[in-house]
Amino acid sequence: MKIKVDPLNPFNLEATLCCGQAFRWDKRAEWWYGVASGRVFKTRQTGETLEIENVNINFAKNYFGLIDELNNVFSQICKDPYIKRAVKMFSGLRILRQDPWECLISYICATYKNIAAIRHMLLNLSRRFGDKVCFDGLDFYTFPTAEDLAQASVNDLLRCGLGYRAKYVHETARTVAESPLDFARLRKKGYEEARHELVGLAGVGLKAADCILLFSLDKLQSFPVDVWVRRAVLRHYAGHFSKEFMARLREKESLASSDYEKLSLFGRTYFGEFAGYAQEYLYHYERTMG
DNA sequence: CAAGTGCCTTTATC
DNA sequence: AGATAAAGGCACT
Repeated sequence: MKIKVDPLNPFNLEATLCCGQAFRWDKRAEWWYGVASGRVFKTRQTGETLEIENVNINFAKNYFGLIDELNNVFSQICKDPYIKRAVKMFSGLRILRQDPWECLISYICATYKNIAAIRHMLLNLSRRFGDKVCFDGLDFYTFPTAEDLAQASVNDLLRCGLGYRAKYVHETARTVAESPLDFARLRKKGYEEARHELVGLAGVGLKAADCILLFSLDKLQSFPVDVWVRRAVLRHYAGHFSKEFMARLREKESLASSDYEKLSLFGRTYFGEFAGYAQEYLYHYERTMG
């Protein structure tokens, strides 16, 4: 099935799948293969044509964020030459709408890890606790449900390479299996309230919560601050903060939660209702060009 | 090639 | 409150 992409509302499949928001996509020859919300499907882009196979078109449009009007997003977030450069470089990168449960576990696993390692952990979890699905002669695995992971022991999870995260995944899986989080309800709630409900799940701090809100719960104002975004702020947005604060940020290894809030709130107020898009462009630009 | 560094941080403990 | 340390192990240099 083919979807036409409007050049005035661009889409860049490669950047969208490579920017580190989702961890379960693989390129085999021409096609990207992925598993999302229990479906295995493939996709490729040539110019203004996006091809999808084995998936419903409305699901794909929503999943790839094609519902967002990027020209409107750009007009709102392009506040300075630096973000303009990042946007120009990766124009068409979109915020995916991932499955909230998978996103939750993914970002519990993502703490203090690099992207390659995160992919490795999530593949291990899916192989061991998900269901095998064959497609195009290749084997894929659905992401395990809360019930699946609640039944896994901490030792099982350790064998997937989760390290200290194993006990957080174990605990959060049990919590969610016991009284399922109503993600649809969280999606309808405001940013602050939804965030408050996520923080406090085992292994979910402010950063992980902001990622889950942005990548799976339609909170496009969420502005997650990781080491790369922190670097981008230090290099290009220092003028928006006091000298003392910037000096502290430079010398400290880790971010105190009050410091995190300061940076994240800056992003939300400075870039506005689509701050999450700004964050993702800055993040990707800093990682690949910095 | 070995060893060191860094990683989309959170939590426990002062 | 606010600072500090500890926590897998993989990938990259």
